Amino acid sequence: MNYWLLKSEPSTFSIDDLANKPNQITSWDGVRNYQARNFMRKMGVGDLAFFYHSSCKIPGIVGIIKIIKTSYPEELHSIWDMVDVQLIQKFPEIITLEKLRSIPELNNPLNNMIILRKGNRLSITPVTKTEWDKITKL
DNA sequence: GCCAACGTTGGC
DNA sequence: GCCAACGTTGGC
Repeated sequence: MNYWLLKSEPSTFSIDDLANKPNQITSWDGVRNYQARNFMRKMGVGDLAFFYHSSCKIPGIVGIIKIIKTSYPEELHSIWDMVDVQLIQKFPEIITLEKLRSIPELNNPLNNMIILRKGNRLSITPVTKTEWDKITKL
């Protein structure tokens, strides 16, 4: 059982778009970064992930999704993969990036959350159980 | 819209 | 295999 964080630009695909899908399921495609793809390949059915809105007015975590199908090619012979995810919960309010930055446990200089690191651009990152528990309690 | 940070490309 | 140039990301 592993935890992840998946970024999406809400202008492209938001948590509300997911909520409106049949069974609240979607294929998470469009990842064009090898490191992110390799993380995707490590996902297992039942893994949980934060849904993160990036490049928008208020960036932050907006809900929780579950991996329901492990990675498979976007098309026949494609080098890029996708996974299928299902909405578990949309948070009543966004956990903003600003809020995340204000939590000391997530900003330990020796072991801070990847999403909070300077220059981070990865669209898929692992989340530790400690980070997960801390954030879900907010 | 700016720009720092980073990944990718491609000539050599 | 190096590295400059370029493109993209994403917070601000």
